[in-house]
Amino acid sequence: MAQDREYARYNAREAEPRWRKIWDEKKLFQTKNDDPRPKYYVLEMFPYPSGRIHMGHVRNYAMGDVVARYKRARGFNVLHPMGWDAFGMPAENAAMQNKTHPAAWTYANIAAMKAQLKSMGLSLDWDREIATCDPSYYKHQQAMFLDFMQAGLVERKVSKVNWDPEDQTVLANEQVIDGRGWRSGALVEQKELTQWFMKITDYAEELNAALDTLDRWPEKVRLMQRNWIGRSEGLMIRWALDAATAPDGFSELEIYTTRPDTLFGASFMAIAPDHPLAKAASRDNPALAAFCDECRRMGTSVAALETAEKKGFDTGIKAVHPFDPDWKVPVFVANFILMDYGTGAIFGCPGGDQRDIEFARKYALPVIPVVVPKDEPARSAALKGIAEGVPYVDDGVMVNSRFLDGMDTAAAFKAVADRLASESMDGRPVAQRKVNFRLRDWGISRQRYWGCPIPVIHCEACGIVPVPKRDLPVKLPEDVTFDKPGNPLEHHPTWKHVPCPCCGKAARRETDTFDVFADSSWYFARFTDPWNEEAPTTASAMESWLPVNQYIGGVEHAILHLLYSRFWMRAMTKTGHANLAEPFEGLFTQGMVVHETYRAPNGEWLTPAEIRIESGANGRRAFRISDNAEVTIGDIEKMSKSKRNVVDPDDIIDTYGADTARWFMLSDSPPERDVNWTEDGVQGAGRFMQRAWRICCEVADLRRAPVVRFGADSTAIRRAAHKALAGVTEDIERLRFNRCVAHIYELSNAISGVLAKASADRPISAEMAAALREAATIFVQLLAPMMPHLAEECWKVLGHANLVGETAWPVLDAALLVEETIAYPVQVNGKKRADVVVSRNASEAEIEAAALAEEAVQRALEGRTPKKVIIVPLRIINVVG
RNA sequence: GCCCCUGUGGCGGAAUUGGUAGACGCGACCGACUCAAAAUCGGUUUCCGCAAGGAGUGCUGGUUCGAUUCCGGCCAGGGGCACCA
Repeated sequence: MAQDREYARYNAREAEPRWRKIWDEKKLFQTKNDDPRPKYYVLEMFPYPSGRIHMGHVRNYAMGDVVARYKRARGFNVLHPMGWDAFGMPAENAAMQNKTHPAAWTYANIAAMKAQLKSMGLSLDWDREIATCDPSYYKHQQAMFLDFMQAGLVERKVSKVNWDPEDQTVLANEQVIDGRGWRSGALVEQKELTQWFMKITDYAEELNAALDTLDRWPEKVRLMQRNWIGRSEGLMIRWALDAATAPDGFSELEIYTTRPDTLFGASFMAIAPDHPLAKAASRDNPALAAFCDECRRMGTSVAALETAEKKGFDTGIKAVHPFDPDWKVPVFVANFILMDYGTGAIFGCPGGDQRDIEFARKYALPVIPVVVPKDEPARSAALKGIAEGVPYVDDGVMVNSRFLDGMDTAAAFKAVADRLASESMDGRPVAQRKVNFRLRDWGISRQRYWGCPIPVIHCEACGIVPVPKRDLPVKLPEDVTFDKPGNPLEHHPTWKHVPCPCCGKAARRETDTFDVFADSSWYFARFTDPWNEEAPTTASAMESWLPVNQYIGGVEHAILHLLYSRFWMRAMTKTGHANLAEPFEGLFTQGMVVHETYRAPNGEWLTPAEIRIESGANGRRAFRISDNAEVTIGDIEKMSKSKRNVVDPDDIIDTYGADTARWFMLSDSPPERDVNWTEDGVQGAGRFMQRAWRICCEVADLRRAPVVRFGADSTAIRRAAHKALAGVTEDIERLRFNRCVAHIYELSNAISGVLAKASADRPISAEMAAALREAATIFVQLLAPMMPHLAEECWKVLGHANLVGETAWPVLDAALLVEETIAYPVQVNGKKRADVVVSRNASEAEIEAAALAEEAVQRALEGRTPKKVIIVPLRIINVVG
């Protein structure tokens, strides 16, 4: 600055560990459950311990940490814990490849990642750390499972699974690629297996309805869950079967429809190949049996399903129209009907459904328009479309529908529902209203080793026997081998052999383990009291901490993890482990970290560390450092190992410091969008760090003197500080970190502008020094949630004895934000022509006069008299003329 | 195919929710300091135009004194679902 003093550069590498040590020693981030202050629970989705953190973690945890530190400064008792989603397949794969034990691999990874997270300077309460693979955690999961069983929330049933015959294992849908196992490459089979299920469908209605209450969730996530749950309102309708054509024992066919209004457009019935009626009809119809078999086989390949054409087979059976005993409709078996939705049977109305019209045209069935738009020309267009194979699927008005003609869709729905409900067949109503869901029960069985054992025992005499709670946890055996395909628990020589807890006879343990989504469905609850050895949760801790006030993570968990957690919370409540339905009050889904890709002349991908960028007026070019070969700069994509466009957080923290990495992550893009990691951007963040440090050093050197009154210039600086304070406060609350950064930059520009103008012959006045000191103090406090280490260093240099991390958020002087004069833009007919400055309390007449007095305004009016003048207070003046 | 979101300078983005479009940052260019470079500091930077001025928020129409913002149609990019009756 003016005084020509040189300030030492801020050395993040030296300072950061020093401040972390002080935070640790002062136990700044340890949270007590009996703290009387209001609580705030901020949580980021815990990581899978893959071994290294990646930039996505840095972004996610930086955001959570800003919230945690800010809320602490606002006087909240903040819970900000961290743990490990530690079960799962990668550990088993590593075991197979490297001959390491999954547990050893996992715990080594946890140690490495914990050290990395610590180097970020996150304000986490590590005393509450949990790992889901630890028996001290999964023991409670097993106990809850037993309670869920007793409460009727668990079921065993046969279901179809993707079976890899070579690896002898069940595959998740996403592990099946083009009909083959992702590891073995073997053709995947559909196999029926008895599996454990959580009855999430018991809560389908509630999980759907409660989405309306989650007003601090992204609309997108709520919509995705709503679609996933797939609630629909319809009618179950029983159709009598023509006795002459129906197999023995079948007198009716019950179908589900959401469009009972289209009943008079019915031209066929379609049933699933697995429908009991189809099976019965197949018995003496080999061709039909063959068709059903073919459909089942088709189902094995996901890819085939997507492109499969609609196929059917006429069973010869006729169904009788519910409103007309003389109207008979053929019953087809069709490959696009799913047995496990509704009743596995439908009536087809080709005029109003894409699939039905394709089917009807293929099998030359009648196509009768029954719903059409009310008015022309849309009506004619719809009729023409139907004739040409394009159904009209929207609401409209009824035609060709006897007593429904002229009604709208909703009225027709109601008329059909009411009439059929009042008619009876064999003593029961012909139809009843029914709400259906797309959501299926949650299959939790996995035939794997590295997961939480499902705590039950199979006894030939007693059946399925829960493991007594005193025998929990059911621990995984340590001596396992991975040299054979299949489930190591199944192969283990002794583990599964146990006496039956009921009768004492030889019995066998369940060898399935939990889906890892179960582990992450309640970890946030465990954090509230991870020390309780007797029970999963402690009522008082649950009561005071939950729900999580702000949950932050990736959108990829929008459906499964978040839906399962919502279900699990309800199940915990039903079994007395909790007392609330919704675990996450606020949810934020952050965007990904993306990076440019680079390709060597031979086509191989290069990492950012291997290349050098040259940029000038004629664009950017990249070269390989090793041999100066020119490198192709490719698209900006999600950081991934395969494209090698990854930047290692360790490297960044080593060169620039954690604060710089955090700052850049927060500064460049709105948090919900993807952020493009660039070397220039990080350097800019690093420059700002030095600039902030210099500002504080310079202000610290200014003389101190008591000041009573501030003049215009010093008030302007104070105003800038309080404006930034107001802006940052509002924007942190709304998680708009990129805007916080902009406010902080503006304040730093204001401060350094004053410092730069000063010189030996124009020294900074005492009053300005005081204003700058106030501004710098606020500046550091605003910085503290984002660049916590630097802020401590600056705080110290400004002369504070305590830590900024334990300092209350600055108090806003709202009076400073009110300016005495208002600069109004003046528009003429909507185009800006001039600016006028008027006193804050000028009357409308005065403002108008000032505006019309402007020469530019008169010129734009070209001699016309203004018709009216619109004055929006504090905003704008528009002269209409 | 259905549903949803997004579209603003060379780039990331901002705009108090209908009121000065381009805050703030990056990059680029010019200048200062330096023997020089780096670092730092100052300035310029939507486009056309010497200027006055004009155009401008994917395209197109509309509502309004006034539209990036609201409404209709289209185009482009991204995401979700996958025959759910």
